[in-house]
Amino acid sequence: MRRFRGEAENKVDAKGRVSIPAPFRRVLEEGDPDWSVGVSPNFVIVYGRRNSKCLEGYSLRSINDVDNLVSRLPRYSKEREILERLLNSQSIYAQVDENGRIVLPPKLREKVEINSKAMFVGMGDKFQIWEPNSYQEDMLLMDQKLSENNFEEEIYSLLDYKDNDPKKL
Amino acid sequence: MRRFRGEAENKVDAKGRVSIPAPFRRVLEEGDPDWSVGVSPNFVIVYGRRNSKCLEGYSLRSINDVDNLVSRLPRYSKEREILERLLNSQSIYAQVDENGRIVLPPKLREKVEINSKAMFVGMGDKFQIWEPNSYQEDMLLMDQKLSENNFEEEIYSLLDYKDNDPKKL
DNA sequence: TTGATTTCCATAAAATCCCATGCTAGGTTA
DNA sequence: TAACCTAGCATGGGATTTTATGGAAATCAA
Repeated sequence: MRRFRGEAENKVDAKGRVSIPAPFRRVLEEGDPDWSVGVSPNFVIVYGRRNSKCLEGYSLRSINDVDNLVSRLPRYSKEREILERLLNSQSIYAQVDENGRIVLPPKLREKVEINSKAMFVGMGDKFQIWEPNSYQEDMLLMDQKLSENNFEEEIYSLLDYKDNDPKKL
Repeated sequence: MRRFRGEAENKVDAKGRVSIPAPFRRVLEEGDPDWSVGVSPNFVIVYGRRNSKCLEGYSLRSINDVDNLVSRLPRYSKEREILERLLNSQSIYAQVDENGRIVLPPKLREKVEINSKAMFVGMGDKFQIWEPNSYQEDMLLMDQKLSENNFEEEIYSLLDYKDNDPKKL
């Protein structure tokens, strides 16, 4: 299955319309069970992330994976209800139109301070939508962290599994 | 499984098109589950490597291995999101055309300062794309390091595993 | 009815496809 | 063995399609 890869900065017009990068559309199409050629795929935008100023787009298939994880928590448990708030309450269905665009509702735009431009960032099974400057800041922060000590090596070393067992975080 | 071996310097034209060395194409074909004779293989170019002025090409199979390792880290963990940034956000799908070429988008060319020539360098399960002069510099640096003390011997000695146990780095 | 939203059409730039050429290495044939 | 053939390769140029984006018309909602 194809993954969300790459970055793209697109314009947001006065009506809140913005193009979804074409490669992302291909992934959304693959990830929508009801999609077929000539139809526009549906997907989900989550705006509940707290510690980062971005929206997150999920194909129907991947949001389903996440929802299934939540469903495994005990019904009515505090934890489950919080997760449902963050992932379900704070999210909307979106539909790509025939020009490859979506409309970002004002509420979502305000949430992440998007005005006239939006940066789309592929993250594998989801993608993020940032105000371009916020994204740049966030990248700088990450760069700094990575240069400190041996953080970069440490990060990559997380991929060195021994005995097929992931390192504990 | 065939590996990326050897070096080749090819021209980059005004449109950013450049031929993938034929032996590399064979490896990419083997590494694309959907490939068959007459079809052009897909693969992935990662441009997120910090501290090195090169792009990295992975067959679908090898990038998939990497992605699977990342997917085993906890969803939404800081570590996973950093790795997704480095490996997914900073990468693109590329498709070899029927003449054996790909298009290097301007952003990637700028990143590694590639202008009219590109050097392809086999690295086993991936290959690198360099601006030829940068590559030469990098090689010189490596040569210097290797001639200091007994660095070359030391390096090769890392291959002496005892009891199937890699030496500690 | 008036503001907001959705649908439809238009366009320029960019990405992709298609065809053509010169070259080289291998193999084939006289 | 020498001349020839052929297939694959690296590269160039033009035609075509897709993308991103702007604006107008149509529909909806308060």
